[in-house]
Amino acid sequence: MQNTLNTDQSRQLLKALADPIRLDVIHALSEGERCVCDLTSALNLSQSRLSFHLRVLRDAGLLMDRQSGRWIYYRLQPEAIAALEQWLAGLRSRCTSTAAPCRE
Amino acid sequence: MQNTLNTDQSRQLLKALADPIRLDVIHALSEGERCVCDLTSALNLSQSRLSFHLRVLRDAGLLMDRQSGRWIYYRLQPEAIAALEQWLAGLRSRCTSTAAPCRE
DNA sequence: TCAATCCATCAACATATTTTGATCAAACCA
DNA sequence: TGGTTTGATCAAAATATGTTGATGGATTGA
Repeated sequence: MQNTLNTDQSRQLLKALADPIRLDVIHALSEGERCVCDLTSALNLSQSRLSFHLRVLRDAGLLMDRQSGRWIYYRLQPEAIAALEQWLAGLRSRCTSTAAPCRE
Repeated sequence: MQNTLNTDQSRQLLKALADPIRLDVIHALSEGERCVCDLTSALNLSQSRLSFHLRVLRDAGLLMDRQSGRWIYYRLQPEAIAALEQWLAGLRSRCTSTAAPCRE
């Protein structure tokens, strides 16, 4: 995930983060990487349901995965969050100008 | 919009921002407040369609409105974006800890 | 008062996203 | 080899979100 996001990447990140289950996944990974079966029981989700959300998060750039034997380990990419913060800061900086009434 | 968002408020903001039309609205308001009819023609949207998105943005705390005669003027609340940035920074700070393999 | 303008809201429809249960491939072990 | 485990993917169903066109209240000016 590079440092300057385009609008599509940002929207994808925003959408990925705007979901309670996916935030749960992020919290569950905050201590470090975990395999899918571990997350399944930790979050009490069906396998395919979790798999769906993991994909959304990975596609957005928030997670990385790695295979080891039969297991797939997912871990966070906090840089993606940092990049989104920067994008928001840019959006905000362009939005702070003085308000001028349009016409009355 | 207070400075520390709870999870629901943050999700609402994320969802509100994850839409191209709503980002267009934000950009259209970046120079200052505008009335709905002005936005309608500037963004080339039907009145009810724009009204729907304005509501989503307002409910999330990103916009304020004010009435003046027949017109309703909308303006940005950049503090809402700032608050979201802070919330993301908090999320990220809790997520940067060292990864520990779960088991192999 | 009457007609016109502005804009929110509503119901019906359209589209997008999520969930479920099933299937499949890969890796592993007996 | 054959059976088991892990996890991705798929189609169908369920749910959520967005769009459209119509209606109605508020404000204004004639």
